[in-house]
Amino acid sequence: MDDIKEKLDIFHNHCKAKGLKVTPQRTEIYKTLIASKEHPSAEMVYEKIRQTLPNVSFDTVNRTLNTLNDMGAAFIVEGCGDVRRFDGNMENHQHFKCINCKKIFDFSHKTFDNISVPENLLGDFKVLRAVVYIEGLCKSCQEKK
Amino acid sequence: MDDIKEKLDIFHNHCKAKGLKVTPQRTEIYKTLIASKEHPSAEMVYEKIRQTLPNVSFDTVNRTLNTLNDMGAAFIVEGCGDVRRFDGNMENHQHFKCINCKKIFDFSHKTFDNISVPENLLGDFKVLRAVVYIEGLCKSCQEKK
DNA sequence: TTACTATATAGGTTTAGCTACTATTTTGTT
DNA sequence: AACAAAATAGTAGCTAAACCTATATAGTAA
Ligand SMILES: [Mn+2]
Ligand SMILES: [Mn+2]
Ligand SMILES: [Zn+2]
Ligand SMILES: [Zn+2]
Repeated sequence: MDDIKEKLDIFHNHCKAKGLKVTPQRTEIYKTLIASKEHPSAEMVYEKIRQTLPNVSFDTVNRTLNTLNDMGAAFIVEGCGDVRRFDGNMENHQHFKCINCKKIFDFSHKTFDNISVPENLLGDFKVLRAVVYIEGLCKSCQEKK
Repeated sequence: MDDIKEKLDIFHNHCKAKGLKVTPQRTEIYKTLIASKEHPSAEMVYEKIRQTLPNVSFDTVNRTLNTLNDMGAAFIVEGCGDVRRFDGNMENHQHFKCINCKKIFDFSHKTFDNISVPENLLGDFKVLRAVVYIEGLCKSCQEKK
């Protein structure tokens, strides 16, 4: 998998371009995030990363994840009322969120990728993000009821 | 405005149908919510309602707003990373959320009202809510920069 | 290499937003 | 009027996330 090496290279350049230092913690947190398919919370990343960096602090993990969001190397998954979840996959895709077990599933529906913002909004508002997402119950949570 | 009276009648029947008691607090909280256009937080409703019910507790306001969401008389506004906001307008509409001042603006774009859920999802997932929303900067927040 | 400065980190503390608990009160129904 | 179920007030508790500060590190320039 040279894919990861390439992504790390891009990430490091991205950091430098923004004047952010390339630290082992920052690199490891980014690597952990993009390796995960479960849209982890800060806590989940923290638990994972302690295996390789036992002395890392929770604050560093949390702060760094927010930094990744700010610099555009990751984003905070939309949704409401729960622990903040992060996604390192910047390709166009959508999410299905189970309101019971909180699992987040990726799916891709091209017509949702570039939804057109109403013309009358464009005058007054600067659009930064247009989101489509779906909430409901996943298969195993349906069966439990 | 008999509109409000009618909405309260419907709300009271809705409560009874769900086995929920009609209390002055519950009625007042609902009335406050539907009168507001600002998608208030529990705190905002609490501050407003103390003017008419000085002894109401914050917990009652918060619990009741969640009850309204559960019974389908209101809903929690989608979005992430902020205080929970409530909306008593159950008609189909969408939201623009300013990430700076946190104001939430209603808009209505018919093609967003009933977005079609991908067929391949319908097999495994039970869809409860499909949401479109837009984030960005409102007019006054753009001007400040 | 070394020295320097800006930035990041670890560890701890604090805050915000909400939820849980319990004694008391109120509602809706006989 | 009496009763049982449910709601409320007031308080205490919880958790995610931000903040604080002394120390450590990365990047840069001599
Ligand atoms: Mn994703
Ligand atoms: Mn609305
Ligand atoms: Zn589930
Ligand atoms: Zn604004």
